[in-house]
Amino acid sequence: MSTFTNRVYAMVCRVPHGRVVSYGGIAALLGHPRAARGVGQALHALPDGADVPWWRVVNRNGEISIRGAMPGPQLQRALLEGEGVEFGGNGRIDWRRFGWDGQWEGRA
DNA sequence: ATAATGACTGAAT
DNA sequence: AATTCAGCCATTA
Repeated sequence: MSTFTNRVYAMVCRVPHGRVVSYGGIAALLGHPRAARGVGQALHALPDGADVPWWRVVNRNGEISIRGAMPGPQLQRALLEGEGVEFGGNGRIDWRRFGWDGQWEGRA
């Protein structure tokens, strides 16, 4: 795996419990503000069993961005709800409430 | 090294 | 506000 991918994983691990972040957000925090897609690719290649909370990463719309047919989108949503993240009727997450800026990592 | 793909985003319609 | 088009990046063939 490349250094970039490794960095993505590290950043995703920094996302606080019960909070979500966009691909572009991760990319920006890594210093690659336009590598949102690269982040997506990195998470896509993420091996099962990895201690990386990939489910805390959603698209800019605050919605599950996974196109896969199966236990992808559904699983992610379940995991997020399990952490206290609420989904709107449209299936979107209130960014103002659960959006993570990349600062305070779980402490006010 | 070139071309194609994809868990993205922002601007335009 | 929702949908469509084009641009960007990293990875894989």
